[in-house]
Amino acid sequence: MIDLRRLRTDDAYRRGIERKRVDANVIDEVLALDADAREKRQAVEDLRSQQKAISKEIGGAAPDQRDAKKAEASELKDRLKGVEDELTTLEDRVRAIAVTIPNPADDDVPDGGEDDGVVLRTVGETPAAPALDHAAFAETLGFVETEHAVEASGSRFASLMGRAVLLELALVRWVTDRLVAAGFTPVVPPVMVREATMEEAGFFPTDRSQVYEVDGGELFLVGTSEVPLSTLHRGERLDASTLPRRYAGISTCFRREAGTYGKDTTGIFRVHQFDKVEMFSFAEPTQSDAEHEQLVAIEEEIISGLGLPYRVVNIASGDLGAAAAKKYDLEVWLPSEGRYRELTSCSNYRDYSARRLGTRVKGDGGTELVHTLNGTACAVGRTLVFLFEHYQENGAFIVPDVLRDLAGFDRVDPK
RNA sequence: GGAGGGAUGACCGAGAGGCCGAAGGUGCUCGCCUGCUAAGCGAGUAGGGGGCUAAUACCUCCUCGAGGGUUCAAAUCCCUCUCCCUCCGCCA
Repeated sequence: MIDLRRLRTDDAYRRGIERKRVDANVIDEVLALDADAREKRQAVEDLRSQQKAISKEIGGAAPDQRDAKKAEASELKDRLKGVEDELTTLEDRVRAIAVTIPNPADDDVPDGGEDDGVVLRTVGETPAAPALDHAAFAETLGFVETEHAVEASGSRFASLMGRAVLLELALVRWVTDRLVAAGFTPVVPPVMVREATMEEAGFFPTDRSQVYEVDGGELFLVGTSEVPLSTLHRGERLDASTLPRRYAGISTCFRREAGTYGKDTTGIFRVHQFDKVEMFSFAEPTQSDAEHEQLVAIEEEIISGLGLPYRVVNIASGDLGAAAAKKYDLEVWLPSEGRYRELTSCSNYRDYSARRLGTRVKGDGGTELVHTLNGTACAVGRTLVFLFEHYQENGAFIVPDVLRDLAGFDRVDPK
């Protein structure tokens, strides 16, 4: 949720929102409604104040004066009721619009949409396409089963099989160990959450269409463990000296992938269900930029450690999503397609989700909302896709050095 | 699934229609005292929104798990929900 007060007083804040392609009329409308609501609130509070004052007098009043006072209080109450209803209506309208307004983009976020991200750096050599693409290669090694998974569950479902499962476990373990060393607390959180939690985490109402409902709409399957992790300090005031607080969520993720029909239909590049290790950080506002860089650095170490060539992209304002003020994508070279594809990303939400979560920092200058940040440490399925293309050798899969001890084998030959 | 009990400030815990944003204690902060430490003594100590401000101050509203209701007046009475505990059943 945005900061309405700042929206009306801070031009830069407003510009950051407009750069997310929000209609200026929507902003004007919400500001106008908010002005009305504040005025109405003043009227309500004045009346309520009077009404309370008289009510208090009744307790200590002489018996013969009570009825007169009661009548007076009753009359004020009736007047109050009408104005209160008007206020509630206004507040509901303000809120309905406000929750749809995205977090403003930072100044150093480039303008534009999907194709306008700015490449900040490119690391590693880009090899030619391998003999087999990831999907075909995985099949020859018995790593992925799609036929029966699709029959059982539908398109975009697959089973990971055999040694690929051991690779997944090795990957998760390797990444988690690195995060623990960097001060992250590992967490296996709930993957089903309530609607209110989705709202507080900033996913509803904007991304509702991407989320699965279960239990008759009572619960929702998370698309990322960021959702439950964000609630870890819901309603709390954190001492500034304890920040940043870093958590590594390990969970299965569920995404409907609405609107992606026909895209990435081979293999497990884009599926409805995958496992992921996610970084989540609560940071002091003045430190959140540094924390953002820190999270990207960790992502780069992981990708470099796996020997994958990548580039870092500063995502353009129109492609940021509602909650992010700034986002880096790490795109890895996918040889079979001859282009870079997104493997991980890393966002600074600033106070956008903290406002609804009620998570604050208590420091020398009083309390203020924390900043929250998140980043992908390892999206397992998609990481395997890249490994399958970069680690082919004469039909065999060569296990990356860093995973060998954890996997328990160095190579996998075709069946 | 059935039957009960409960949720109060950083924490423990009283309060059972008005004098309650809330006793008392612990903790914390400041001061006094004090070879040092401990103890003792005194004072202070909830959060959030809105208004006004350069910012304080100040005014005001809201908050006793959440949301509604009754009443002139609700921590206190009623309803719904969430969570915790005990007992029974069931499953592992």
